[in-house]
Order: sequence, then C-alpha cells, then structure tokens
Amino acid sequence: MAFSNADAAAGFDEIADLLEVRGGHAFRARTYRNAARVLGGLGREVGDMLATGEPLEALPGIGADLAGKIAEIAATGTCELLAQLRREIDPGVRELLRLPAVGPRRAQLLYRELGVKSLEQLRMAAEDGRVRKLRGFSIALERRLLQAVKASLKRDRRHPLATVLPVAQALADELGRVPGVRRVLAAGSVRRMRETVGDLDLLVEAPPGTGVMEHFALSPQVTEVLARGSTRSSVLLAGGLQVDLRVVRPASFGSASLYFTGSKAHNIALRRLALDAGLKLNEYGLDRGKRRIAGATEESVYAALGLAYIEPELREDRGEIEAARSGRLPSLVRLADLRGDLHVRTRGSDGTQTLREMALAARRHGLAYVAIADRSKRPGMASGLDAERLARQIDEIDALGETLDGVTLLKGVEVDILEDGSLDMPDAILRRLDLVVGSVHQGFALSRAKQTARLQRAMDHPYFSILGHATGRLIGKRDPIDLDIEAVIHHAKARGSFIELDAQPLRLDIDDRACRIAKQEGVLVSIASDAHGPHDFDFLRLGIGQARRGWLEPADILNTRPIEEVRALLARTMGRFAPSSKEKTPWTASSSSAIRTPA
DNA sequence: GCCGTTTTCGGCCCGACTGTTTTCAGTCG
Repeated sequence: MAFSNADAAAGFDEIADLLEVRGGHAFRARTYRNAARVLGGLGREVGDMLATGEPLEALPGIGADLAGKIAEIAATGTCELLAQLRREIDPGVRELLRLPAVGPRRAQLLYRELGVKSLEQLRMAAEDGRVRKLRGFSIALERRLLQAVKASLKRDRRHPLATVLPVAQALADELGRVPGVRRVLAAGSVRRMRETVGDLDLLVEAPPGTGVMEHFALSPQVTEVLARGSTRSSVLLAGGLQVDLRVVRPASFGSASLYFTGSKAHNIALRRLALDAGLKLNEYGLDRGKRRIAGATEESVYAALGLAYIEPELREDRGEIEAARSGRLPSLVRLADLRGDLHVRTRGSDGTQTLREMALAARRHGLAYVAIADRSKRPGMASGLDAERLARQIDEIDALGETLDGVTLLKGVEVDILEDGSLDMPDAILRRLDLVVGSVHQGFALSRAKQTARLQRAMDHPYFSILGHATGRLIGKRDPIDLDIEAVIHHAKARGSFIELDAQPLRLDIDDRACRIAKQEGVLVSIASDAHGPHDFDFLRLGIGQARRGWLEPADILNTRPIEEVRALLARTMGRFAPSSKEKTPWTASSSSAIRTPA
C-alpha cells in the first residue's frame, strides 16, 4: 500500500480537529496540527525514513509518541487514537469547522446539544430556529450560519493565484488614490505567490482617520461587509473572494507587513524567536519591555532578531529561519534572469500565432531564445503535428533562419508519453530537433508504481530532453497523477534529463515542493510559459514565483543560461545512446508501433 | 504532545472584532 506524507498529515489534521471539538485538549491538538504541517511541507518522504530506520524524532515537532503514530498510519492506514476519536465524535462534525464563525466550541455545542454533524443537518436546525436557543448563539448568528451553509455548498474556498493577482492590483490602485494613503501592499499568500489564495490581504499605510475603511466598504465590487473596525475590515467580493484590509501607521508598516504576509507558521516561529530573546513581536513592532526596537521595515525586524532578510516566497517555516540565521539563504531567481523559454506553441498545433510572430513576441518580453514545441498529434485530437508536418516545420524554421532579428529559434516538439512510456513520434524525426519535451496527456488513472515507471522509461528514450508538466494537474480541476516524484527526479538526474515547470496558471507543474527536490538532486528546471499566444509569456512571472517558493537560484534553472550553454546541455539529451541498425532497443520498436500515420 | 542559554515541568504567538454569558469567550488571521 502506497503511503505518503499527506496520509499522515491528513490523519493528524483530523485528530487535531476532533480533539478540539472534544475539548480540553487545546495544546495537544495544536501539537497534531503542527506535526501535520511539518509533514506536509517536508521535502522528503517519511516512508523512506521509516524504511531506512532513520529516527522520525529528528523532525521538528515530532516526538516519540507521534513517531509511533506515523509508523502506525504507514502500516495500517490509520491509528488507534483516530479510530477512538471517530467513535466518540462523528467525523462529519469536521464539516462544520470549515464554516466561518464556527470553531471547536460552537461545533461541539451544535453536535452535543442538537446532534448536528453535517452542513445539511445544520441547515435544517437553523431553519427550525433551534440553533438560536443554544448558549452563546443568537438569531443573528443563526441567520449568518444559514447563509454560510448555503454559500459553502456552491463556493470554492481557494482561488487560483492568477485570478487573484489582477483583483489585488485593481484594489490596491483604487485604495492608493484615497487621500492620505501613502502605500498599499498586497500581502498574504498573494505576496508569497502561493498557487492558490484563500483570502486577499491588503495592508494600507495611512494616518488614523483617513476614511479609507469607508471607501473600502463602499467599493463597487464589494457585495457584503463581514466585519468593519477602525483598523481592520473584511469584505466579500462579487466573485466570492474575501478581502481583509488592515490600516497601520508608518512606524509599524514593516512589522505589519510581516504579520499580514505570513505565513502563519513563519510568524509563529518569528514570535517564538523573539520570546527566546526576551522580546515581543506583534503587528505594531518588536519591543523590548516598553521600548520599541524595530518595526518600520521588515528588514529592521529581521535584523533585530539576528536574521537576514527573508523573501516572502520563502516564509513557510520550511527551514528559512535557520538559513537566515546562518547566512545560507538562497539568492532567488528573478524574472529578469530568464534568457529564454523552451516551450511555446504556434499554429502548428493549438497556438494562435506563426513561428515568426511568437519569436518576436518572445523578444518583446526580453528573451534571447525560444524553443518551438508544438504538440504531437494523437488520435482524436483536432490539432497537432504528425511526423510529416513536424518535418515541414523543421524546414520552415531552417528557412526562417535560426536567428531572427536578435532572437534565436530552437527546434522542438512536445510529444506524448504513452502509457507504456514510449513516445508518439519516430526517432528518425526526433533526431533532427534541438530538444524533445515529453509529457503525459492521457492515462491519468494509472497506479503510482505504473506512472512512475512510465515517466522513468520515457526518460530512457534516446531522444528525451525535458519532462513536461510532470503531474498533469489542473489546479482546482484535475488532481495530479499519482507519482513518486522523488524517484522521477532522481531518474532525471541519472539520465541527464531536465524537468519543466510549466507556468500556465492552472498547471504550475512541477510545484514548489518538487522544485526543492530538483534542487537537492541537482536536476535543472526549465521554467516554461507553454505560451499559446503572444501575451502568454506573462505566465513566466507565475513560474518564477513557484521556483522562488522552491528555493531555486539562477544556477538551478536551465533557461537562465546563455544560448550556447543551453544548446550544449540539450545536445547531450539528444541521441544519447541511439541504437545501431543491428541492436534495436525496445524503444525503437515501441515508438515505431506508436506512430499514427495519417489516413 | 512537544520541548529546553530562565530545561525535565510548565509553558505553548498575539491582537482585532463580534456578540452578548455586560466583562470576556469564541473566532479569525
């Protein structure tokens, strides 16, 4: 049975929820919550640690007891404590905790007093007027819960980063025009470039009494004001996005930026560090006793805590604080470091522009080279290249001249990795290219072992440069394929292949965690726009965000390198062990059989 | 349940907002 960190993390999160609802175990619950977070953010599999006998107690927040429970979950899929809690409290009660204004206390009351253990039962109880009679409840709260139940049934909790960024920009611009406002910062997970965003957090620097709260609440996009105070307000936008606004004075802008940027885990770690040093950190500043020693800038707070400045994308309590203390923080890659893009499309498949137009669009985005990698055609697909059309495109690029008005074109293709790991394009044509991107576009449901082997076999192909969007996920729409990503990246290292970070807004594939594994393994990452049109090069910004979250530096990226170096690196992936005419590898046979000749 | 330059017990991040148990618990970020 496949066991992953996520399984143990999910178990611990459920234990924490149920302990909170049961009551009287606040700190114990927090321990499980913390352990779940540690497991979720770990750059390696605890299953491997168990297999090699490495002590799990070495992990932060994991002691002997939790180590035992992880082993128990790995072996049996659950643990005795969880089973016992599930017998005591219906697991459905957890649903209630997801509602705004419902925490452990209220969930417990609803469950114990009214027997409510699902959203549907809460709806009925609220409509019957039974909820308002509970201690600490009211008619107003009952009404609010009823609304929340109805809304939660049709609303996604998290929004893709790409859809929130423009909203954040528009709101920030609007608030920036309010008289008295000096600065607006989109903080929170948007600033940390998390792939999805729960709430949008805006921080405004303004003296008291500027009327910015009134302006905010009356903004045309706002459909509901959830809370409104003098320094803090929350509203709901038409699209269902919650926006929290905080107003602070200049002297506190740095500490408030830290607080509002998060992550929560990072903040807790910083505050703990402050406590250890006899200091107190909150959103107003860093204090020693009654004396303020830092707060106007984030740098001042970090410095006073003995830390180098930590970039927002790193603030997840995944080792960045230790790195900042010992001067080992990475110098993160920036958008301007990218010199090329190794995966763009044209009208040759499902793109909208010609070769020349895409090349020039790339140049306008400051890129010096661009690889054309149209999709190969598989049965039932309307557009896509077969061998014949790919051959024509190669001739076309040659005729156009590889260097076109200061931008170099590379010849590539994005082939399908078929279920047996073979590629759907004959070697005879692949060998004429500068690079081959191989990706999974069907067969998403294979087992973990089969998917892993499939991708590893694809990388064994003599013409295979870059593994495209490895997990195939579409954020919020399609789950990633079940995959041992560590094993795949390890194999890429052994084969000399590269891994793509496809920067399409819903892909962002590989994700930040896998980026970090690639860095540890020493596998270069290709940050690719997968552009279908001239404006899609803007997606690179999203890819850079994920790469930074994965601790990547310019040297960890394939396409930060000059064209000569990239050519040389790619050349090594092309025709690595091309078979002689006598010894046919299975791949020759397999890819031949996979060729779909046009009717 | 974890953890340790105030250590093996007694802490565990900190403050705003809401509603009402009118002095603070519950929730949230």
